[in-house]
Amino acid sequence: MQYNHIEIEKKWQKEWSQRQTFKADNNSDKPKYYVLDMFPYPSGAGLHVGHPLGYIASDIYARYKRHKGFNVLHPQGYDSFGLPAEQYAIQTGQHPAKTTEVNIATYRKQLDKIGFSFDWSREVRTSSPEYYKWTQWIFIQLFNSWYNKDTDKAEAIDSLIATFETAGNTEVNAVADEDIVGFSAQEWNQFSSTKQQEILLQYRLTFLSDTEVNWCPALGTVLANDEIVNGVSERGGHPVVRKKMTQWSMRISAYAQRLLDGLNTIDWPQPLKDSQTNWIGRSQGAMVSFDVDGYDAKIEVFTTRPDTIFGVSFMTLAPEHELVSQIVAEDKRAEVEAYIEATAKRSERDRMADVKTISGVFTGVYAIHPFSGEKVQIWIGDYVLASYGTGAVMAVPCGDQRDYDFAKHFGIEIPNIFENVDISEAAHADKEGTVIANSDFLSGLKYKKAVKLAIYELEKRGLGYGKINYRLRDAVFSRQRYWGEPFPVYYKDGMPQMIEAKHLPIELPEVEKYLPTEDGKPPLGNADVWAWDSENAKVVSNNLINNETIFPLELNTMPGWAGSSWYFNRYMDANNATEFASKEALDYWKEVDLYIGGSEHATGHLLYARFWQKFLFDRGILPVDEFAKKLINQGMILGTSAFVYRLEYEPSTKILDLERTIEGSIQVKPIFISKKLANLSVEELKEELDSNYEKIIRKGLSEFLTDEANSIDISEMYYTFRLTPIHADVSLVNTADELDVEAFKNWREEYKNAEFILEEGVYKVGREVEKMSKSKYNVVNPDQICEEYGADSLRLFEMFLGPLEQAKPWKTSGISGVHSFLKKLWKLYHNGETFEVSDADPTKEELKTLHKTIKKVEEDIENFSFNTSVSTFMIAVNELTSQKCNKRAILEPLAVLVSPYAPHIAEELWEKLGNTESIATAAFPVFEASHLVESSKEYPISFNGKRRFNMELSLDLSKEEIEKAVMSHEKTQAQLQGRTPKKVIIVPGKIINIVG
RNA sequence: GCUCGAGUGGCGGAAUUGGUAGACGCGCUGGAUUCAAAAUCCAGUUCUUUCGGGAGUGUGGGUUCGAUUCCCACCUCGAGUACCA
Repeated sequence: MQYNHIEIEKKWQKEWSQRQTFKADNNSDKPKYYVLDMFPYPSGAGLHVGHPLGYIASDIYARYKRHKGFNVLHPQGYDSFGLPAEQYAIQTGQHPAKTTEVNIATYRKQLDKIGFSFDWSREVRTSSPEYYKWTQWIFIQLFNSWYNKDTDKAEAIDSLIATFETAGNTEVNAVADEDIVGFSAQEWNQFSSTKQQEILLQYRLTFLSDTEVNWCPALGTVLANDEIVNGVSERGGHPVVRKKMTQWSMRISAYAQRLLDGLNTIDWPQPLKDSQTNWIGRSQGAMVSFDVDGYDAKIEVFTTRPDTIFGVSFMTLAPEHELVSQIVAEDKRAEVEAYIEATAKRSERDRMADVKTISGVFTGVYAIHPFSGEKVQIWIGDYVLASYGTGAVMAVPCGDQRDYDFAKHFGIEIPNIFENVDISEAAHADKEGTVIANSDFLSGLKYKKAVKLAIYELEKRGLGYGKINYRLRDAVFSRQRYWGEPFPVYYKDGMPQMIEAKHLPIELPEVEKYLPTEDGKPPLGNADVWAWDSENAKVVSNNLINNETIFPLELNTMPGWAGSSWYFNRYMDANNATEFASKEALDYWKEVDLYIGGSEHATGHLLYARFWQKFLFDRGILPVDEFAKKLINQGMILGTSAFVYRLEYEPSTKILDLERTIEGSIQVKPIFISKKLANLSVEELKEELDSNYEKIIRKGLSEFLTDEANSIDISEMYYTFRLTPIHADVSLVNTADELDVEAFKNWREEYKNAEFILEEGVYKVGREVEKMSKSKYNVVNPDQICEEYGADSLRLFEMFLGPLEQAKPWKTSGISGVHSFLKKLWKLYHNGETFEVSDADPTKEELKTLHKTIKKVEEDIENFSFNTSVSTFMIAVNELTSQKCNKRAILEPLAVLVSPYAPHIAEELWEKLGNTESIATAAFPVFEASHLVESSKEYPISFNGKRRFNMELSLDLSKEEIEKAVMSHEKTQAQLQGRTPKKVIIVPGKIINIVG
């Protein structure tokens, strides 16, 4: 009986689905284990072989854990709100919900073919109202919360209101807006309701504010910092400009420190932790306030080096700083205004790209040094960023390279405050081992002590205070898009009002057009039925808006990261219609034990999700404050692109003359040159083609060439050709890199008449490893692989490719290895055409093979070293084949070992072995060390650390006996050539090394 | 620039605490089987060699009886980040 992967896989995929084999139970005596994949965005292109890599790994682990007796939760779903569906809608008018549904169906079909053990009964879609109802609900919780620094957690806004009513806000220690004005309880109680709401908005964890945002005109929307790469949009690469807009924001900055601290409690990859640490950007220092000479103003700066305060020789303000328009000497005003105007024109991107050019302008005004009382110049310079710290710096040119460069450029004094340090060439930024000098009370101190003392003095004299600053900015939460979660918000007297949770979800309205409105409102501005009737608690027509009972609804939608910031909790109780998830389910599953996904989410999804988790934990909704204990980033599978080499040449004057005579342009056929010839240098190619170059060039000329044309000398063309590599679709190329020439001609209209210069009768393509992408025609579809080799082969091969976390190229030719392994495995259980296993006792050797395999595979899975266990299986099957083993006692446990990797074939063999329950329920074989005990060892005999030969010796021998046996060996004597060894190292059971 | 990570045959990669470098697979070479092909099986495949052996894990040094593994310097590639005061 042949191994028929198509039948077997179809059969078991159906069985698993019908029997609900992988449905997880929220009640179980078994210990729980939660394995999660980052859910996909269902794009129209479908899956390529790179996508399932992480899913295969997590599936192996999930199946392994089931064998190990765990109650495993292994769900899957779709992150189905997003820009591509919306852009498709703009182009075609097709409703994004429709497109999304079609794409999801395609994804599901593709995923099912690979045989994953997902519990589909828990599927979530971020774009379904049943799901985003709870995303909206979380938004309301955030709105109704504030961050209490005293308790260091988020609390209900009611507790803040209560405090305001009894004590005002002066004693409140909150993370809130910076420009909060103090008030007493009495004042609070006399404020109008609108005024109170305005104040509360400054404290809420999600709040409206006029913020400078990254506006992308091409996409018509605001982008978060992590959606911008190198100053242009991540999607599409469109330019991004700064713009002020009223937007919802999330006060993630409240959690900066806890997001940092939490990293120490979770097992995530170090590079990912590093990039989150970087992104949060904690820096410890001090706030210092400088008086401005002759003005009633203070300049506040943040510095990490208060120890260098006596090195301050000037100050620099960002051009956007609020004081720049006020503190300008009259004779400098024109110059300053010109400078500000010039910098405003430059986009953020230009400023970032052009770090070298130093520019700035002196305001003509001076600040007073807080300690020395000396006057220091106040400059404006665009190397100071408005968005970090206070948008102003105290410049210490001797200790900071940027200040140094600025001072040098403008001829500002550079006082040296370091002992025995030369600053004639560059600033001295080193902290450790440097002693401060010329600094009054700080002189003679080292960095750490000087910082402490400086802060102490600042605080004592009321000039400043110690402070920790974070780079992490509050996250803008509004998007001017259609295909996202609507906010559960309406506006009354210009103030946002939350819709009561019991009326959720607020579903996306229908719109005519998915574009922004003509007056620049977001797409929801096109909706006719988008007003909130607060009396009847429903969405009604805009015509009814009276601003008394019926109000306009929010027009923005939520960003992509909203739905993905909590979905892992929803899986725990995915079909709960009355709650976010039941308390029992949340307490049972708690957190994700293993999370697998790409590293590109390091500072987006993974940071926001941790933020929401901590918030929901604070508010008592979740039992833990980190959502994923362990995380693994799978590496990317790269494509192997195929290249054809097109010969292009400039028409010679002769040809041009000819064109004139026949009154038309001469059609030139595309000519492609096979790889070997294309790799030659131009000179070599000339030589190679010498005898028949004319024939080749002539081949490229169109058929309608006249006899006259055929007779012309085209030798000049010979010198002007060049080769252009062009991507060819990898499906047109076989595993031997040979191009299917006819298929290639039909691939593109323009290649219909192409000519090919072959090598050894075939056209060979060039290969190069690149990211898998449609535009590079190097995408390999998993469906085809499943069809041809089977899902089990695909799963094994993806694992066999290399370490999970590493990027590695895909080469379809390699799959034959794992496929023939499966055929060999199948054969072990068969005698010719019939299934046959023996109940006889296994031999020592057979048991040794089995237990060695159990040990290695178990270790490998625990270490996520899936590639090496595939080789272990191959070794085991090769050994059992040569042992001619068909013993049930060996083959039954072997099927279980293989089943996480190749579940279909394992399940089939398991059934043939007479089992009625799914192999998924079988216990993992137990390793017994006794089967691996050896009596002798093939010792490597090394001379000066280099192995020269091997020698079989009993493990019972003493060191002396071993040495005697080795020294008397003839090869030892040959190696030594009469010399006496200086030393003989014997590590019993390991190695023997002779030195001399 | 800064911070990580990685360099091993023609290719993907293995060597888990320093102990036989190149497991396993692809590819390639030769052979068997076949009318032929596919499939399958067998043998070989780091380089070099005077067939004794010798060299060899990016380069140079170091520690060690012994280094792909640890330390120092450098080179190359990849990823992230970028005027963060």
